[in-house]
Amino acid sequence: MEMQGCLQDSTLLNFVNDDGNLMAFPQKYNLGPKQKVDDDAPLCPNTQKRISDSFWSRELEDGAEDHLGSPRFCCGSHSKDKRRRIITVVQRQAANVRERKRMFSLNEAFDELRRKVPTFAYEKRLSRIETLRLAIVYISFMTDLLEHT
DNA sequence: TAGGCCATCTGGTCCT
DNA sequence: AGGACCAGATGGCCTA
Repeated sequence: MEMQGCLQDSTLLNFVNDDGNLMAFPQKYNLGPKQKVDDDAPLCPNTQKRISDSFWSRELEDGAEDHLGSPRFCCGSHSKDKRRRIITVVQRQAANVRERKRMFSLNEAFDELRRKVPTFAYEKRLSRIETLRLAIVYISFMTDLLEHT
């Protein structure tokens, strides 16, 4: 793969500096604004939940609060034998919040991994896939180093 | 402007 | 039943 080869050719060769120490990962690659939970998103005045242009949110904005506590089918036709899971607007919003938290913790883990993987200070922030691939190469490199010393 | 990356929403599936 | 996890869809932002 091209990315793999690129990493091996350039970045991997510079994992270790002249002193034999790992290069420090630049601090500028901390979480950017987009990686944090968007606290600027509008809140529903009644539930204080974030709203966006989604099916459920549109219902909220249209004043359909009577659905908040009442179970319903998620979408479209439910005439099929396989019943969809019944979910309320409140449950859907709670699931969205949990998912945001889950993705936030996932990104925290990626950020921690970015700090562990050495790279050039002037390189732009590693993407998630780049971080994973570089970590794989880095681990292989360190493993070889241990086995041959 | 196209493509890459990411945040978020959403529904399905699995697990407790 | 409900939460965790996952993958697809969508839209915004940024860069070449």
